[in-house]
Amino acid sequence: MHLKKTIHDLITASANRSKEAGELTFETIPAFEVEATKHPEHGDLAANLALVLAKQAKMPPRKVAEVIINHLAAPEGMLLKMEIAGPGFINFFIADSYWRRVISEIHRLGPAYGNSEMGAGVKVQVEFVSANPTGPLHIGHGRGAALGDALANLLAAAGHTVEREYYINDVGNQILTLGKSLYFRLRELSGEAVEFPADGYQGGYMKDLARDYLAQGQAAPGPEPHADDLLRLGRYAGDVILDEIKQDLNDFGVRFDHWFSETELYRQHLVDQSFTLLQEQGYLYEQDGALWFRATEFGDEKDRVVRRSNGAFTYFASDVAYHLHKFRRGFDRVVDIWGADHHGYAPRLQAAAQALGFTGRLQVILVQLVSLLRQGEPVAMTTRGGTFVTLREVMDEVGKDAARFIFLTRRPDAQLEFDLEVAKQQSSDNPVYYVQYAHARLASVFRQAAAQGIEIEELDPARFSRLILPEELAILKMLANYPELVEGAARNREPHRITYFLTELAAQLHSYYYKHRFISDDVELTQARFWLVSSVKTVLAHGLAILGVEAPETM
RNA sequence: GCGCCCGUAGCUCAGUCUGGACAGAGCAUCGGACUACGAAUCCGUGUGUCGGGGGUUCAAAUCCCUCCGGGCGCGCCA
Repeated sequence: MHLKKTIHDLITASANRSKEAGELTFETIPAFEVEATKHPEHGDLAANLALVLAKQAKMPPRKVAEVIINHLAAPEGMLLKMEIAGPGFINFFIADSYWRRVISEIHRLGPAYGNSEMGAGVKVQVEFVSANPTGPLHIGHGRGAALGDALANLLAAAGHTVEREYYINDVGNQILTLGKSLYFRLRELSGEAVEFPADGYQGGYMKDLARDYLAQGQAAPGPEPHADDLLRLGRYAGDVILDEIKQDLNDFGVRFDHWFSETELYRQHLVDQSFTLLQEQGYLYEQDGALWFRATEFGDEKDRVVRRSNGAFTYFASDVAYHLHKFRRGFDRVVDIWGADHHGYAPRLQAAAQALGFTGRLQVILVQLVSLLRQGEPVAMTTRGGTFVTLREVMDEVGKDAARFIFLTRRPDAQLEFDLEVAKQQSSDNPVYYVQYAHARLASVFRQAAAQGIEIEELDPARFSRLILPEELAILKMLANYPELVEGAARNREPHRITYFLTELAAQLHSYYYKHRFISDDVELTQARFWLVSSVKTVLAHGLAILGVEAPETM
């Protein structure tokens, strides 16, 4: 029912007819907008063509609008009226009966209403969380997880083929540091007064890990550990922590299609291959014993080292290879979701993607870290410092659905204040319950109807004309607009638009519910209202599914 | 110092990309509504130098410049 596009086409046709009739002069029709209006007195949709065409036509905007209206031929029964308003807007008032058709469409499509073919044939990868396995996921990772998962759902709803991926950074110093941290905790447990290294991971979880390690009957290394021992301990710790991360994400409702290990890049010699590709095009050079990538060729501030003078590859080298691999796997678009503290890293990766020939196909979304408060006091969150609130704790305290919903009520690039105490206290008037309650309430209505022996009869569009209340029309319009909203949210990679829509739809529903009874002696009206609110229930469930939040039948 | 993000109602935030007609919501405040399909709800109530200043435009919260606040980043670390 792409109403905006339909109106847009009608106006274009009208303008051309006006030109042929000699009532309007212009070379080509300029780009113009058909927008939903903010105020009911302006109708449902407004077009600004007359305003942008006035100069070319050498006529006042309102005069242009008049000509266009005179030549506009809308399908029978679609428009109630057109008006010229303000500086020269053309306002369109859509007929009520036209809005009512959305019920039939939702009934026909069921849970698929809201899906589209916009991204048909486009394969997208969303990579998110990708936290290093050196400690439990914290609340900031939770935000990235909620965003990435919802975005993946959203893109899928818009017709894309989507894969979710988690990149495991398991090569390099941090594994050694992790091993060292575990080692020192083990020594402590055996009663030695050792000084824990400043660069170690100080979180309490390392102590638990050490205890579990011993409980499994494994022996702690001696006072003079070999590097091999530390590496072995590091890998052990990394594996255990990664398992916990997987469990946390699973409980948070996030499922990844692939867990991609950095080690795999080296196993497949992808780093060498990406170097060769860059070398062939002259994008690599040696200086001071190190190998550099000409990132400045592609707009980055400075060139970047990919192989250090000691022979070790940089993290960046891995990422170049990783993204080469991503695109080789056939993804048309790759979306990376990172914490905003990595934003300085984006230009060099974009540069690499361009150098490898994948210009315009990588998108980096930066999600601002959550500034966490507890009773108004900021809580420091560093993995090494060890004071942080884990995603697990947040899930336990405020619930999975509430946490996800809160994360998804903000734009990714806006900083988010999350006060645990407030979030807990507000649990009864948290917006997520407002939306879920609307869904559960409708389920309850149908249970009530069934209890009264009232059946939901076959859809009969003739009865829709009974839906005449302002509340009913407001709801119909929202429902009709939903597919377009999903497409817009997907195109802009903004799941939070769904969150806001759902809150508004729930508000409309609650208000409608409170003012008017759905079940009455009037059979036709009752049935018409059933179909309407059943449509609302379908759309609420669809939107909540995108957010990864439950749509409960009871609460 | 340079770069990126943010600055909208008492608080938390939509709206900015794709400029439009008097700038929105939730919370908080205050006052109402359950013998009726679920009161986790509804109805009413006040709220603004859209950080400041310039510019572009018929039209600027939105685009451009500049300044001021806050956050983050500027390694042959990850």
